Formats: sequence, C-alpha cells, structure tokens
Amino acid sequence: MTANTLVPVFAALGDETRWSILVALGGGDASASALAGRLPVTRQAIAKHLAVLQQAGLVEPVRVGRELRYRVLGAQLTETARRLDQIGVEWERRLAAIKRIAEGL
Amino acid sequence: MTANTLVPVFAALGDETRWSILVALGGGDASASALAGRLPVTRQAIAKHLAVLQQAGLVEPVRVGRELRYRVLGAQLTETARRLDQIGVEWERRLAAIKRIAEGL
DNA sequence: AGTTAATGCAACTATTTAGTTGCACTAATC
DNA sequence: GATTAGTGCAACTAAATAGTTGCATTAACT
Repeated sequence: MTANTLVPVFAALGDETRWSILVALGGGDASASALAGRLPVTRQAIAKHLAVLQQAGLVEPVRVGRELRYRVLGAQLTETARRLDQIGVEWERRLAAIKRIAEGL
Repeated sequence: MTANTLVPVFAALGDETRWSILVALGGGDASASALAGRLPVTRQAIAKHLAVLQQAGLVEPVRVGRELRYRVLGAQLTETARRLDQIGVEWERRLAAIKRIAEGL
C-alpha cells in the first residue's frame, strides 16, 4: 500500500494552500466545490491540489452521489513520519560514529 | 531552536536534488565545491540548495579555513517526524470519532 | 423533461524555482 | 608576492507550478 517514494509526499506537504485544504477537510470529507466555498481559491485550483495530494497518497476520493469527496488519510502521514524518523536517527548515528573517529577513538 | 514552521521543511525535502545533497553529505560535512565534484550540478546550484536546506534548519554551516562546509542536522529530521506523526495520529483520531457518530453511536 | 449543481478538460498568465554562465573578491599556499 | 582554490553576487534561461477563466458534460432533483 505505502510503497511510496517519500519525495512527492514532502513536495505535496510543502505548500500552504494544500495544508489549508487538509485542515478544511479535517477528519471528515468534502468535495472540491464545497472546499472552494471555504477557501480563497477557485474550485479548479483546489481540484489540482487534491490531485497532487491524492498522487502522494495523502487523500482519498469518495463518490457520494454526483459529487466527489475527499478525505485525509492520516495513516499516510504517520507512515511518512515513521520513515522520516528512521532516516533522522540513522543520520545521528552516523554523525556520532564520525565524531568518535574524529576524537581518535 | 526548532520553533520551525513545518511547511518550509517539507518544501525543502520535496526535491530530489536536495536529497542527493543530504545523502552526499552523509554523516560528515562537505563544502558546496566538494559536493559539486560528486553531483551532476554546478557549485552555484548546490549553494542555492544548501541555502534552502539551511533556512529549513536541516543543515548547518561550519567554517573550516577558507571553505564553508555543511553538515546534516539529523535532529531536525526526527523532530519534524515527531510533529508529523502527531498530526497524523490526530487526524486518525478525528476520523475515528466521525465514523463512530456516522454509525449512530 | 428541464433545471440545477456538480465535475472534467483546456488554454492561458504569472510567479517561482532549478539550473546555468560569468565575474569579482578573498584567503591559503608555494 | 604570485598563484590557486574557494566563496559571493548578479543576470539570465527554461521549466514547473499556482492560479485563473471559460466551456462542455453529466448526474441529481423537482
């Protein structure tokens, strides 16, 4: 499921408007049209952002009648966090190792 | 120290070239010139990327003689991961709450 | 069936950004 | 002191991206 490459996820999260969309979605779901009513951008702009978010696996479409709603996938956020943490820890470990060598141990 | 707003950090991490720079730095430190020898981009491009990474608090400059080296701050990565995880968990919690309501409980 | 409200697609603009080349400056080193 | 290796700054190009408007289409509801 989450055989995701990290970079597009970070790229998706690196935009203020997309965060405001995620926040507007909250724990529920909403369509691009509905979101356009709450945010200061057009529906089409929101639709593009939702496409980016979906591509990154951060959001999932749900058909409800004639409207296409989206909901946030919190699991993808925690999964990304897990991997990022692992990378960070690894970096600290390597840095510590190098420091040890530099100190002539 | 890490009174960072998350968005610039994600934006910084949302670029393949910047990851290759982080990887090239590894646990050690290197100057823009040194990195230019290992990566398929010019020194100036790398310098700009390093500026972005520094702005995001992901990298730290270290003066060594006449050269300006940079080293990865793994702590910032783990800190970011911590906050991202928290957000993800919160989202799942809210989603679960809404589901409970939807199921008429 | 006709109207309405939603989505989908396309073209266009403006801004940002990744990358380049070129040059001036400065600090080591021989 | 001359050379060399490194940084800093500036101008420029090309590509990506955020945003817009406009129109066609389609599905729900009276």
